[in-house]
Amino acid sequence: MNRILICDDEKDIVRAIDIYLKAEGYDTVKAYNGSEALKLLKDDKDIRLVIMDIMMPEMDGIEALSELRKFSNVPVIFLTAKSEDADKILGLNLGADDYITKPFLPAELTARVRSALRRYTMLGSISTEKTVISVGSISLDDPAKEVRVDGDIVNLTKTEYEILKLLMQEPGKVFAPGEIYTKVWGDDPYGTENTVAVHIRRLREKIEIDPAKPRYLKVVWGRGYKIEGGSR
Amino acid sequence: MNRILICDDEKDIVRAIDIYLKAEGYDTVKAYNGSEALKLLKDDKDIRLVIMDIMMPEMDGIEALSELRKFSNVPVIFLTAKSEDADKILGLNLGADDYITKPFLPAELTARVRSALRRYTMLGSISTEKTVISVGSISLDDPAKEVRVDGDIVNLTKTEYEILKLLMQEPGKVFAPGEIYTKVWGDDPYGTENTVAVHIRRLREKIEIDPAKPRYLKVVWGRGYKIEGGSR
DNA sequence: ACCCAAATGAACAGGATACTGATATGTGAT
DNA sequence: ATCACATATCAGTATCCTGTTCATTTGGGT
Repeated sequence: MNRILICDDEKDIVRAIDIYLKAEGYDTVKAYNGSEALKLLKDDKDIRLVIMDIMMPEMDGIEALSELRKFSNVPVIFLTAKSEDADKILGLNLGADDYITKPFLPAELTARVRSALRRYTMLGSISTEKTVISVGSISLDDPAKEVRVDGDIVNLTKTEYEILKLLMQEPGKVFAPGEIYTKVWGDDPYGTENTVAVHIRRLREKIEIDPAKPRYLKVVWGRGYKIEGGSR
Repeated sequence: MNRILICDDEKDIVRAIDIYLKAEGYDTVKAYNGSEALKLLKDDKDIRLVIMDIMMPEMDGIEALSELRKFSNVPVIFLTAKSEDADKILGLNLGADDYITKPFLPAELTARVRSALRRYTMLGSISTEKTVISVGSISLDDPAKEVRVDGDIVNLTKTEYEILKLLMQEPGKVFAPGEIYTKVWGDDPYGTENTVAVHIRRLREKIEIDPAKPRYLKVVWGRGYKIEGGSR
């Protein structure tokens, strides 16, 4: 989920922005001056964007930004009154990512928010999705398509990999063979019950020490298969 | 050096921007319509920023941007006439990074340019400071366009170089042949699967000791290729 | 303990994918 | 114009993956 921090001393503006963003499906956090915003940002590392007024009591936007940049690269969009050109440029050089002049159109706000979030996640320093899933001593690195068991690389085929990934995304959950088929093959399962079973067996040969007594890839009779951390 | 592409059909504007940017120490490249700009961007991967008008003959800014995004994440700043609000927002959603309304102040232009470049280099894996990427005993010096394996210079062609650079920017990550094609050629992959494979082979002949048993440039069956340091 | 359904194990043939060598086309330099 | 080099295309081969079949074992309900 994309969480956005809104910071302005005028509560009406905060509330308005809050409504626009919530309508677009974003999660929001509110602050009413710079130091409050900083405190929230230090605590909550899941905030992916900051929208902040420049003129605020206690600690203004410029100062807050220069403090913020000491510990985070989170994108910041400044709100400015119409004619503060000097502030605009100053803010941009300090490391703000964008600014919006008040008053603004809702559509412009959401467009800039989308754009800023897109940049942040696309350039990929902090990606939204977890790239490595691990259960017990199995780890799955998705971009590298690499699976390790007890630190050793195991070579899985594409299908085996997809099945393992599916199970590992929700450890403990039982997947019926038909469900696995639909998710992995993207097709209706019809007379293919055994297909999944065969791949499960091959998977076990590769990731289990004793395939007959699986540590991880367990069967639930009449229901399906699941992945489970060996310790529980 | 930061190279910037300026693209507008009004030659006076291009010249004006050119002067501003040269005065700030930037390197510039000029184009007068979208397709010209695209051609330049495909050939010259060192362009770090694009400043482009929305309204242009031949191929307009919006179309050029959507083509561009298929093979590059280079930041784009749009130029717009004063009241084209609809275009503004459309452009931002497509992946533009900023826009400037005409007429604009020189100071505002340079501020936005600095800001866009800062974002691109700070957040990206493609940073200006990290000019040399190395994986295992392969090193790639981008400004010098020089590749060394175990200290010896190897002569790569442009295509080979671009492929290697793409893979080395994210070591371990698997790139599908089609993905490599779009990123390097800047075109849609259609019946070109073998093309990539052949270049991979050429690359291996040059950087691997035994191309049949590659140390670095590995294949992941049914997935694509990746570069990996032999030791990890 | 019995039976049936579900799960496992092994082997095989067809299919898909990647690699290789040869050839044709394009491009820039001399 | 010619040459050298880079690039694209093609066909053949090797390799690996996949889904099937069939026999066997395991588990649970009665």
